[in-house]
Amino acid sequence: MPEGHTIHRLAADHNDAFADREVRVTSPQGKFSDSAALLDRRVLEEAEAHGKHLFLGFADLGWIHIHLGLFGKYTWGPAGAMPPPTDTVRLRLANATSYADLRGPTTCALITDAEKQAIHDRLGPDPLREGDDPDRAWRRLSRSRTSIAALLMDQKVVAGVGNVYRAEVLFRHGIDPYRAGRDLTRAEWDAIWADLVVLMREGVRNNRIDTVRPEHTPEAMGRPPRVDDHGGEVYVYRRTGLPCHICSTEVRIAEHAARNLFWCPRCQPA
DNA sequence: GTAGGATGCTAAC
DNA sequence: TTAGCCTCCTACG
Repeated sequence: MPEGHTIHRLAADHNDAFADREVRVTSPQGKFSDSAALLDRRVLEEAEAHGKHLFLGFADLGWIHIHLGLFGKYTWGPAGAMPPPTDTVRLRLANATSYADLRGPTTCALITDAEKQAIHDRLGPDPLREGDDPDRAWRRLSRSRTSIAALLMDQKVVAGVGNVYRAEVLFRHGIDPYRAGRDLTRAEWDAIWADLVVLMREGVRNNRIDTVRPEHTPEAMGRPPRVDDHGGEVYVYRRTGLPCHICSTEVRIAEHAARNLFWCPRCQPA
């Protein structure tokens, strides 16, 4: 689930359901109990996202810093449908109308303003944050011998891009994932950034990742509709061995910097 | 029933 | 570069 669009959507959903009100804060699992006790029945002022980091602000008390990692997941619902707390729920927020359960996060910790600022400082620009500057990313990647595939996943370079957006945006721009960052042109980078802004905003809106252009949809191409179980329609992500939507070449997979990398060798030539 | 994998990241070597 | 962490779901017996 969790790339940047998921986290920004979670921030918006938290603002809708919980902001500016007192909230019950518990940790059925126990690992966040001390902080939960401190925050319980206080006002959750605002939720904010930067890349894959979620921050829940409690006035003078600080922020809950949440990172879902690979497995973290939220389940939501109306207060009336709140299930009994189970021992995998790290954090439960609840008020008269809604509840939100958090399971399996890499991070769920109460931090100070200064600690929050330090996290912002080490993250790169986020295509989903209004006013974030793609130049900062360009300055890093245009001097790097590292592959563009690895750079896009480096949260210090760009915040919020994960394995799906990485694979898909490189496909959409016909860029070989193994090209060094410094071999990209400024125009290529500007196009990638602009595309990430569009794709990820749509991801927030729909709460899933769709990257296939209208002219390549199954309907337009006369193919049977097929949605990957990650939830959206994509060109290459997890389509190993299947024909490329555009050129029918088999989509390839390789392990790259400990992550699965997917690409079409014909549409993204070296 | 169990193994393995997954949209992530970090500390330690 | 590798192991380790967190949980859930699927594939395979």
